[in-house]
Amino acid sequence: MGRPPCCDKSNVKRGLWTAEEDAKLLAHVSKLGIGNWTLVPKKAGLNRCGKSCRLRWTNYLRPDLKHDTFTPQEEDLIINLHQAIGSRWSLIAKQLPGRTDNDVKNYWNTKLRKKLYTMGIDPVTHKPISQILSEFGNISGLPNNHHIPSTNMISSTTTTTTPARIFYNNNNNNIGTSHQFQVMTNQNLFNNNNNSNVQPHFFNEVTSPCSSSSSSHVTDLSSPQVVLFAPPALPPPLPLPPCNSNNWSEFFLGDNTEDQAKENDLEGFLLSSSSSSHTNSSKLNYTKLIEVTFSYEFKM
DNA sequence: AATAAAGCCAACCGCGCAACC
DNA sequence: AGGTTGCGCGGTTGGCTTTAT
Repeated sequence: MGRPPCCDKSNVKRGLWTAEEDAKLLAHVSKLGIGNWTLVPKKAGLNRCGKSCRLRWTNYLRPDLKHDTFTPQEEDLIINLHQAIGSRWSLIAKQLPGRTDNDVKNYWNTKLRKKLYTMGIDPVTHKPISQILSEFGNISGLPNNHHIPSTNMISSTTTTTTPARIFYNNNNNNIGTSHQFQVMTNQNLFNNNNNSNVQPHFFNEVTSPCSSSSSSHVTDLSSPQVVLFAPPALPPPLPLPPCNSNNWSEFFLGDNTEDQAKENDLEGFLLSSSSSSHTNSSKLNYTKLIEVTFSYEFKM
Protein backbone atom coordinates (compact mmCIF):
# COMPACT_ATOMS: atom_id res chain seq x y z
CA MET A 1 0.00 0.00 0.00
CA GLY A 2 1.20 3.50 -0.70
CA ARG A 3 4.10 4.62 -2.80
CA PRO A 4 7.44 2.92 -2.76
CA PRO A 5 10.22 4.55 -0.70
CA CYS A 6 12.08 7.25 -2.61
CA CYS A 7 15.50 5.91 -1.64
CA ASP A 8 17.45 3.97 0.92
CA LYS A 9 18.56 6.85 3.08
CA SER A 10 21.28 4.85 4.78
CA ASN A 11 22.99 4.20 1.45
CA VAL A 12 22.92 7.62 -0.21
CA LYS A 13 25.61 10.23 -0.20
CA ARG A 14 25.03 13.37 1.83
CA GLY A 15 26.79 16.68 2.23
CA LEU A 16 28.26 19.01 -0.31
CA TRP A 17 27.86 18.27 -3.98
CA THR A 18 30.89 17.74 -6.18
CA ALA A 19 31.32 19.30 -9.61
CA GLU A 20 30.96 15.83 -11.10
CA GLU A 21 27.62 15.27 -9.38
CA ASP A 22 26.44 18.71 -10.47
CA ALA A 23 27.37 17.91 -14.05
CA LYS A 24 25.47 14.62 -13.95
CA LEU A 25 22.35 16.20 -12.54
CA LEU A 26 22.53 19.14 -14.90
CA ALA A 27 23.00 16.86 -17.90
CA HIS A 28 20.12 14.65 -16.85
CA VAL A 29 17.65 17.46 -16.28
CA SER A 30 18.73 19.30 -19.41
CA LYS A 31 18.18 16.17 -21.44
CA LEU A 32 15.06 14.69 -19.88
CA GLY A 33 13.58 17.54 -17.86
CA ILE A 34 12.17 17.33 -14.38
CA GLY A 35 9.98 14.34 -13.83
CA ASN A 36 9.69 12.26 -10.71
CA TRP A 37 12.52 13.35 -8.47
CA THR A 38 12.73 9.98 -6.80
CA LEU A 39 13.76 8.48 -10.14
CA VAL A 40 16.28 11.19 -11.00
CA PRO A 41 19.24 9.88 -8.96
CA LYS A 42 19.02 6.45 -10.54
CA LYS A 43 18.60 7.76 -14.07
CA ALA A 44 21.34 10.34 -13.63
CA GLY A 45 23.74 7.88 -12.04
CA LEU A 46 23.83 9.68 -8.74
CA ASN A 47 24.05 8.10 -5.30
CA ARG A 48 21.81 10.75 -3.82
CA CYS A 49 18.32 10.99 -2.43
CA GLY A 50 15.77 12.41 -4.85
CA LYS A 51 14.96 15.09 -2.38
CA SER A 52 18.60 16.11 -2.27
CA CYS A 53 18.67 16.27 -6.08
CA ARG A 54 15.58 18.44 -6.15
CA LEU A 55 17.10 20.85 -3.64
CA ARG A 56 20.39 21.01 -5.51
CA TRP A 57 18.55 21.78 -8.74
CA THR A 58 16.11 24.32 -7.36
CA ASN A 59 18.60 26.14 -5.14
CA TYR A 60 21.74 26.07 -7.23
CA LEU A 61 21.75 24.49 -10.68
CA ARG A 62 18.65 25.99 -12.25
CA PRO A 63 19.84 28.05 -15.24
CA ASP A 64 17.56 30.96 -14.44
CA LEU A 65 19.11 31.56 -11.03
CA LYS A 66 21.12 34.64 -10.24
CA HIS A 67 24.29 34.08 -8.25
CA ASP A 68 25.26 37.69 -7.74
CA THR A 69 24.60 39.82 -4.68
CA PHE A 70 21.19 41.27 -3.89
CA THR A 71 20.50 44.75 -5.20
CA PRO A 72 19.16 47.56 -2.97
CA GLN A 73 15.86 47.26 -4.82
CA GLU A 74 15.69 43.58 -3.97
CA GLU A 75 16.53 44.35 -0.36
CA ASP A 76 13.72 46.87 -0.17
CA LEU A 77 11.28 44.43 -1.65
CA ILE A 78 12.26 41.65 0.75
CA ILE A 79 11.91 43.94 3.75
CA ASN A 80 8.58 45.26 2.63
CA LEU A 81 7.19 41.84 1.82
CA HIS A 82 8.49 40.40 5.07
CA GLN A 83 6.71 43.13 6.95
CA ALA A 84 3.55 42.34 5.04
CA ILE A 85 3.48 38.55 5.05
CA GLY A 86 6.22 37.44 7.42
CA SER A 87 8.67 34.66 6.71
CA ARG A 88 6.85 33.13 3.79
CA TRP A 89 10.06 32.84 1.83
CA SER A 90 8.66 31.03 -1.15
CA LEU A 91 6.09 33.75 -1.76
CA ILE A 92 8.70 36.45 -1.29
CA ALA A 93 11.11 34.66 -3.61
CA LYS A 94 8.48 34.54 -6.32
CA GLN A 95 8.70 38.32 -6.44
CA LEU A 96 12.43 38.17 -7.05
CA PRO A 97 13.24 36.58 -10.39
CA GLY A 98 16.31 34.39 -10.19
CA ARG A 99 16.22 34.08 -6.41
CA THR A 100 15.19 31.04 -4.42
CA ASP A 101 13.42 30.89 -1.11
CA ASN A 102 16.67 29.61 0.38
CA ASP A 103 18.57 32.59 -1.05
CA VAL A 104 16.09 35.03 0.37
CA LYS A 105 15.93 33.30 3.72
CA ASN A 106 19.72 33.21 4.06
CA TYR A 107 20.05 36.82 2.99
CA TRP A 108 17.44 37.83 5.50
CA ASN A 109 19.05 35.89 8.34
CA THR A 110 22.58 37.01 7.66
CA LYS A 111 22.19 40.57 6.42
CA LEU A 112 18.78 42.14 6.55
CA ARG A 113 17.89 41.26 10.15
CA LYS A 114 21.10 42.87 11.33
CA LYS A 115 20.53 45.83 9.10
CA LEU A 116 17.10 46.39 10.60
CA TYR A 117 18.46 46.01 14.11
CA THR A 118 21.10 48.56 13.25
CA MET A 119 18.34 50.91 12.19
CA GLY A 120 16.49 50.36 15.46
CA ILE A 121 13.77 48.23 13.95
CA ASP A 122 12.70 44.88 15.27
CA PRO A 123 13.03 42.57 12.25
CA VAL A 124 10.18 40.32 13.33
CA THR A 125 7.50 42.90 13.97
CA HIS A 126 9.08 45.72 11.94
CA LYS A 127 8.20 48.06 14.76
CA PRO A 128 10.72 50.48 16.24
CA ILE A 129 12.45 48.66 19.06
CA SER A 130 11.66 51.57 21.35
CA GLN A 131 7.98 50.96 20.78
CA ILE A 132 8.36 47.29 21.63
CA LEU A 133 10.23 48.13 24.78
CA SER A 134 7.55 50.60 25.68
CA GLU A 135 4.83 48.03 25.11
CA PHE A 136 6.80 45.46 27.05
CA GLY A 137 6.88 47.91 29.94
CA ASN A 138 3.14 48.18 29.82
CA ILE A 139 2.63 44.43 29.63
CA SER A 140 4.91 43.71 32.54
CA GLY A 141 3.26 46.34 34.68
CA LEU A 142 6.21 48.64 34.59
CA PRO A 143 5.78 52.30 34.01
CA ASN A 144 6.79 53.26 30.49
CA ASN A 145 9.79 55.21 31.65
CA HIS A 146 11.11 52.52 33.95
CA HIS A 147 14.49 51.56 32.47
CA ILE A 148 12.99 52.07 29.06
CA PRO A 149 14.26 54.70 26.68
CA SER A 150 11.98 57.45 25.57
CA THR A 151 9.82 56.28 22.71
CA ASN A 152 11.79 58.13 20.09
CA MET A 153 15.18 56.81 21.04
CA ILE A 154 16.72 53.52 20.07
CA SER A 155 20.22 52.25 20.64
CA SER A 156 22.27 50.05 18.44
CA THR A 157 25.77 48.72 18.17
CA THR A 158 26.97 49.63 14.74
CA THR A 159 27.16 52.78 12.74
CA THR A 160 25.27 53.33 9.57
CA THR A 161 24.07 56.15 7.43
CA THR A 162 21.32 54.18 5.81
CA PRO A 163 17.92 55.70 6.55
CA ALA A 164 15.26 53.37 7.80
CA ARG A 165 12.14 53.32 5.76
CA ILE A 166 9.06 51.90 7.36
CA PHE A 167 5.69 51.81 5.73
CA TYR A 168 2.68 52.00 7.94
CA ASN A 169 -0.94 51.37 7.24
CA ASN A 170 -2.90 53.81 9.30
CA ASN A 171 -6.12 52.57 7.78
CA ASN A 172 -6.76 56.02 6.46
CA ASN A 173 -5.75 55.88 2.83
CA ASN A 174 -2.19 56.82 3.64
CA ILE A 175 -0.78 53.42 2.97
CA GLY A 176 2.75 53.60 1.75
CA THR A 177 3.78 56.85 3.33
CA SER A 178 7.26 56.62 4.71
CA HIS A 179 9.00 57.96 7.75
CA GLN A 180 12.67 58.62 7.75
CA PHE A 181 14.63 57.60 10.81
CA GLN A 182 17.54 59.88 11.42
CA VAL A 183 20.67 58.01 12.33
CA MET A 184 23.05 59.80 14.63
CA THR A 185 26.34 58.83 16.12
CA ASN A 186 26.99 59.55 19.78
CA GLN A 187 29.14 62.44 18.71
CA ASN A 188 26.30 63.91 16.73
CA LEU A 189 23.93 63.25 19.55
CA PHE A 190 25.89 65.10 22.16
CA ASN A 191 26.50 68.01 19.84
CA ASN A 192 22.82 68.32 19.22
CA ASN A 193 21.29 70.69 21.74
CA ASN A 194 17.78 69.93 20.62
CA ASN A 195 18.15 66.45 22.01
CA SER A 196 20.11 67.21 25.13
CA ASN A 197 17.54 65.46 27.29
CA VAL A 198 18.11 62.13 25.60
CA GLN A 199 20.57 59.74 27.17
CA PRO A 200 22.15 56.66 25.65
CA HIS A 201 20.43 53.55 26.84
CA PHE A 202 21.71 50.05 27.45
CA PHE A 203 19.46 47.12 26.90
CA ASN A 204 19.68 43.47 26.14
CA GLU A 205 18.39 41.80 23.06
CA VAL A 206 14.76 42.31 22.37
CA THR A 207 13.22 38.97 21.66
CA SER A 208 10.06 38.56 19.74
CA PRO A 209 7.37 36.29 21.10
CA CYS A 210 7.20 34.58 17.77
CA SER A 211 10.83 34.46 16.85
CA SER A 212 11.80 31.00 15.75
CA SER A 213 15.42 31.64 15.03
CA SER A 214 18.14 29.62 16.60
CA SER A 215 20.15 31.06 19.43
CA SER A 216 23.18 31.29 17.20
CA HIS A 217 21.66 34.36 15.59
CA VAL A 218 21.28 36.41 18.73
CA THR A 219 22.13 40.04 18.20
CA ASP A 220 23.85 41.80 21.06
CA LEU A 221 22.69 45.35 21.52
CA SER A 222 24.29 45.92 24.87
CA SER A 223 26.92 48.41 23.74
CA PRO A 224 25.16 51.23 22.02
CA GLN A 225 27.21 53.52 19.86
CA VAL A 226 24.47 54.84 17.65
CA VAL A 227 21.17 56.37 18.58
CA LEU A 228 18.25 56.46 16.23
CA PHE A 229 15.53 59.02 16.38
CA ALA A 230 12.10 58.15 15.19
CA PRO A 231 9.53 60.81 14.46
CA PRO A 232 7.98 61.98 17.76
CA ALA A 233 4.50 60.90 16.80
CA LEU A 234 4.57 57.52 15.17
CA PRO A 235 1.60 56.46 13.14
CA PRO A 236 -0.26 53.38 14.35
CA PRO A 237 1.86 50.28 13.93
CA LEU A 238 1.08 47.75 11.30
CA PRO A 239 -1.12 45.03 12.78
CA LEU A 240 0.72 41.83 12.28
CA PRO A 241 -0.67 38.43 11.41
CA PRO A 242 0.12 35.44 13.60
CA CYS A 243 3.72 34.39 13.32
CA ASN A 244 3.92 30.64 12.93
CA SER A 245 2.84 28.82 9.84
CA ASN A 246 -0.05 27.08 11.54
CA ASN A 247 -1.50 30.35 12.63
CA TRP A 248 -0.95 31.70 9.16
CA SER A 249 -3.03 28.89 7.77
CA GLU A 250 -5.77 29.66 10.25
CA PHE A 251 -5.32 33.31 9.53
CA PHE A 252 -6.04 32.77 5.88
CA LEU A 253 -8.34 29.83 6.02
CA GLY A 254 -10.38 31.29 8.80
CA ASP A 255 -13.63 29.49 8.51
CA ASN A 256 -14.14 27.96 5.10
CA THR A 257 -13.18 27.61 1.49
CA GLU A 258 -14.13 31.18 0.77
CA ASP A 259 -11.09 32.24 2.71
CA GLN A 260 -9.05 29.66 0.85
CA ALA A 261 -10.12 31.35 -2.34
CA LYS A 262 -8.97 34.63 -0.90
CA GLU A 263 -5.60 33.13 -0.12
CA ASN A 264 -5.40 32.02 -3.71
CA ASP A 265 -6.20 35.57 -4.68
CA LEU A 266 -3.30 36.77 -2.60
CA GLU A 267 -0.95 34.33 -4.21
CA GLY A 268 -2.36 35.22 -7.59
CA PHE A 269 -1.75 38.83 -6.83
CA LEU A 270 1.82 38.11 -5.87
CA LEU A 271 2.41 36.08 -8.97
CA SER A 272 0.76 38.56 -11.28
CA SER A 273 2.76 41.42 -9.87
CA SER A 274 6.06 39.64 -10.35
CA SER A 275 8.45 41.79 -12.28
CA SER A 276 12.14 42.00 -12.93
CA SER A 277 12.02 45.68 -12.11
CA HIS A 278 11.31 46.51 -8.49
CA THR A 279 11.77 50.20 -8.47
CA ASN A 280 8.45 51.97 -8.24
CA SER A 281 6.16 49.03 -8.61
CA SER A 282 7.47 47.15 -5.61
CA LYS A 283 6.16 49.69 -3.13
CA LEU A 284 2.87 49.82 -4.94
CA ASN A 285 2.59 46.07 -4.86
CA TYR A 286 3.49 46.03 -1.23
CA THR A 287 0.85 48.51 -0.24
CA LYS A 288 -1.67 46.53 -2.18
CA LEU A 289 -0.65 43.48 -0.29
CA ILE A 290 -1.09 45.27 3.01
CA GLU A 291 -4.63 46.06 2.04
CA VAL A 292 -5.24 42.40 1.41
CA THR A 293 -3.84 41.34 4.75
CA PHE A 294 -5.84 43.99 6.51
CA SER A 295 -9.10 42.75 5.13
CA TYR A 296 -8.40 39.46 6.85
CA GLU A 297 -7.15 41.03 10.01
CA PHE A 298 -10.34 42.96 10.52
CA LYS A 299 -12.54 40.05 9.67
CA MET A 300 -11.37 38.03 12.63
C1' DA B 1 51.68 33.28 12.26
C1' DA B 2 48.38 31.08 15.10
C1' DT B 3 44.11 30.90 17.09
C1' DA B 4 39.39 32.19 18.11
C1' DA B 5 35.24 34.26 16.84
C1' DA B 6 31.98 35.66 13.62
C1' DG B 7 30.00 35.49 9.06
C1' DC B 8 28.06 33.01 5.58
C1' DC B 9 25.42 29.69 2.93
C1' DA B 10 24.55 24.96 1.13
C1' DA B 11 22.28 21.28 2.68
C1' DC B 12 19.53 18.77 5.83
C1' DC B 13 15.43 18.12 8.92
C1' DG B 14 10.80 17.72 9.89
C1' DC B 15 6.22 19.09 9.11
C1' DG B 16 1.64 19.62 6.51
C1' DC B 17 -0.81 18.52 2.67
C1' DA B 18 -1.86 16.08 -1.51
C1' DA B 19 -1.33 12.06 -4.22
C1' DC B 20 -1.20 7.42 -4.60
C1' DC B 21 -2.31 2.59 -3.86
C1' DA C 1 -11.01 4.50 4.10
C1' DG C 2 -6.72 4.64 5.60
C1' DG C 3 -1.73 4.04 5.45
C1' DT C 4 2.36 5.63 3.14
C1' DT C 5 5.20 8.51 0.32
C1' DG C 6 6.25 12.74 -2.67
C1' DC C 7 6.52 17.44 -2.73
C1' DG C 8 7.07 21.99 -1.08
C1' DC C 9 7.95 24.73 2.59
C1' DG C 10 10.18 27.13 6.71
C1' DG C 11 13.50 26.29 10.27
C1' DT C 12 17.96 24.76 11.58
C1' DT C 13 22.67 23.11 11.36
C1' DG C 14 27.46 21.94 9.80
C1' DG C 15 31.36 23.37 8.07
C1' DC C 16 34.00 26.42 5.21
C1' DT C 17 35.69 31.25 4.83
C1' DT C 18 36.76 35.65 6.56
C1' DT C 19 37.96 38.78 10.14
C1' DA C 20 39.70 40.02 14.61
C1' DT C 21 42.92 39.43 18.33
